[in-house]
Amino acid sequence: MPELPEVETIARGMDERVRGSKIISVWLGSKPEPLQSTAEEIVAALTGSTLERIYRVGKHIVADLTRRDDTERSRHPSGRSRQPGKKSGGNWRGHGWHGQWLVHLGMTGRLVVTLPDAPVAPHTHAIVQLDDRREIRFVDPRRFGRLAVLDLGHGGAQGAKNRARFTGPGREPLDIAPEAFCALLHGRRTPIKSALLNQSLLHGVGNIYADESLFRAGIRPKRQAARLTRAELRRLLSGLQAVLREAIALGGSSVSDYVGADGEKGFFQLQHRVYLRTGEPCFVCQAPIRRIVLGGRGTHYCPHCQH
DNA sequence: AGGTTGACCTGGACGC
DNA sequence: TGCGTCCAGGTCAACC
Repeated sequence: MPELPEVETIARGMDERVRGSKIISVWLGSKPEPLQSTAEEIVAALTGSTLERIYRVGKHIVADLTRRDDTERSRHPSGRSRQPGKKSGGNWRGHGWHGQWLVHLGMTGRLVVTLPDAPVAPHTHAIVQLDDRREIRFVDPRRFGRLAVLDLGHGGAQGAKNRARFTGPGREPLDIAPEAFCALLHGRRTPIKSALLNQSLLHGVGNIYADESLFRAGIRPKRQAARLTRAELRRLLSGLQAVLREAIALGGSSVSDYVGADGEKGFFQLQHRVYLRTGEPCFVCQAPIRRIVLGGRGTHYCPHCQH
């Protein structure tokens, strides 16, 4: 499912539902193919931690984790905390251990919040039990999704030598300024669509929104990025940002699966102008939408409106 | 180093 | 009903 608007929708839904909950235990099924963490690291980082905030970075869902504790406990996550401690004030910069839980949904990943008695769906690879009995389940038939954790070390007064928080592989498309966008693409000989999909340049853009933004900008997907004029690049960025914002407002695109922590669908698929519309008439000029393969991805455009 | 291709997976839609 | 083919929201490692 997930490109930027879908991931944003899911992250917001998760934040509403489970922010502030504490993780009691973690079950990992048939190896969730860690992105950069072992199963042991994931279990150690999550168990006993509080979900402070859940948000999106690129196509990743990020949960900030804290564990108010002593170093002792973080080395032995199964041990009991010795201090009654103060109330959790949600102060992520405060004392204690800090970490992050990263979820990448791949093509078919889903995060579901349920009660423990709900039947476990096929292809459930992780179950995270919360202190209020609910569970976060990670379901992913195609297994392209990834789970990872980051150990940010211990905060507190000096909070020194902490590892950096996750900022994603590239620039954030909704924030980037036109000049920076032009600089990013400068000299790239790859087709503009491939550049849009390159997560180390911009992160969050996937196949749907690459095609849709190129349509809005009137640019053919296989044009070399380096050959686009400044005006075209500016048009492309504003088209991209517009399409992403509209999609977020509609809860993302539900093409064959659903989105959202409770399974509600997004509606942006009704706004697609080229994606998956091969042979259907362009809404602007009636010419049949064309499909080509670019960089191994199905690519849709209007041969009349896009140059 | 930048760019391209195939591999990784499962499931649904379609044609015969 | 069943089987083969193609297609799918995404990355990576391996090549040129």
